[in-house]
Amino acid sequence: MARRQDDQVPDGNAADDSIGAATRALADATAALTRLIGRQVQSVVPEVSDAVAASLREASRGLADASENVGRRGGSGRAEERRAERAGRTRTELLDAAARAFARQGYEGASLGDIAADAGYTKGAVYAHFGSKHELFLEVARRQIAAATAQPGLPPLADEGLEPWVSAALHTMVDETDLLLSLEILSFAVRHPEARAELGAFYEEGFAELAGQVGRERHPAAPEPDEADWDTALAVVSVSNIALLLGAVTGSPHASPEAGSRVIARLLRG
Amino acid sequence: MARRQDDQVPDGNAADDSIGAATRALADATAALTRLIGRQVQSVVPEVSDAVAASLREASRGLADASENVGRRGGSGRAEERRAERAGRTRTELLDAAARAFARQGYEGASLGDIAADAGYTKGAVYAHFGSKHELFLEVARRQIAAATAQPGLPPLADEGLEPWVSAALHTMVDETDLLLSLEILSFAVRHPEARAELGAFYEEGFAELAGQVGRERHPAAPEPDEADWDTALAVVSVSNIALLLGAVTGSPHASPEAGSRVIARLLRG
DNA sequence: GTCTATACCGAGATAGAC
DNA sequence: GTCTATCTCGGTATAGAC
Repeated sequence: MARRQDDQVPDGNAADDSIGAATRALADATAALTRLIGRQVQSVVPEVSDAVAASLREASRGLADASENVGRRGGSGRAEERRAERAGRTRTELLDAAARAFARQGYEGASLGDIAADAGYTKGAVYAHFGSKHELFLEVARRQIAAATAQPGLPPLADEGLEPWVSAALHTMVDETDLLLSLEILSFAVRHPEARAELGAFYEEGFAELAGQVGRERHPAAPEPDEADWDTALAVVSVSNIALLLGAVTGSPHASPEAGSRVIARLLRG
Repeated sequence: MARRQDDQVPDGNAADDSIGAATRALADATAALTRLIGRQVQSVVPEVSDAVAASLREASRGLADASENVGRRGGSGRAEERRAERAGRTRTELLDAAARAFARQGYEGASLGDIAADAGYTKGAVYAHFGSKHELFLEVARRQIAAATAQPGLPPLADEGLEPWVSAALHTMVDETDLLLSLEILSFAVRHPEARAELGAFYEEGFAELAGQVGRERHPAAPEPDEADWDTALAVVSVSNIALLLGAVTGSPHASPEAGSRVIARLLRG
């Protein structure tokens, strides 16, 4: 990494930040390119793409180091912050890549090497952050369920009527990859009894949350969800997870997010 | 393996049949035992269980040969029939084992060796009947979708009111393994574009069949399914596939076949 | 049509340099 | 914390005996 000296503007906070930003940008670009390369070119001309990926990775690391050095000069507290931030960044990059891979190829079909490369790293980085493939998947699953519970679809808006509710539900159904991941997590939980307890608790939380929202939506006076509300919640979850995928496979216009939204709206009305 | 001579009663049809029956019974027992052994004992004392399985397999083959010899004496036409019958039998045994394995371990997780052993054969038999793992899975998928379309759940009874309908729907939801397989097939279809067209057509057929039944159920006068009927069918499929699994994972009584049946009944009523 | 043996490869995981 | 190198194992698929 030539130019490292040039980048070390002495103690300038603005320059410091801009180096950090550039580092992150380059890291992102590297990851994105590695992704593209890995998917489309590698099978044709592996040597070339590997070389490109490697040199890009090197450049990215170089900049990161420079950034860290600058940070360290500003005080050890800030340096630790940076390091922690970087570590967390790597972690989430790996988790993002893992989520994509598990969704698109399934738990057994996804390889740690591909996941790492997709994020712009190698297997070593994976094992530095997660103990095993199993653990990595569980972490992905936790994040996914938590996100699904907190995000639109099972949304924290209970008192604004039917339409926004349904449209929010529709939004959970737009991403094919997310749905594949959800199914993979559900299957994983069924297949691995030792993981069932933990993941089941997560699911139950989200499910109860949803049932509660349905209850508040349908009879605001008595907010406790009754049996019909629980049944409705079950249907909402089921349709949300299946509708789009069935549509993608059949090509039928009758299996679509819109169709899913309509049934859900009907259940909330009835 | 001894006594083969004694079993060859000359040209007696009754004896002939009984040998055939015994052969099939032994083959079944062999398969069942191999299954048990493979799952529970093999990890502990592999040599012993392997020996037992091998000798049983040998005995089974011996009886099968004897049965074939008897058949051949009765005329070459009948012998071919037997052979074809046996080949078909092996095929379905392999398909059954494959369905179990794909359901319990996923497409990538299931190994052809395990599948073959589970059916009481070795990998060679698999490749004699199916060209590849991919092909084997597609065959399993075709059978499964066809069965789901023809069987209770999407049943051929349209005019007998709501309750038998729903109870029939409940029956599709009782087998955890079947549901895992269904999800695996759906995911497979989404992930493998080249298989999507064929499997999608199968799915669409079943989906249309179900929508038609809903249409006839709700307005017998005008049997064509309207939009609401298609929506209902979508919900039925979704809930059927998700409810039990979600229940198995969460342990919640609110995600159960009964709950699923209730929502479905509500949709058919409303 | 089935089995045994084997080629071949890619996976998960570990060790050690930096 | 990350990378490279390596170990070890198990997978799919094939070849050839019977």
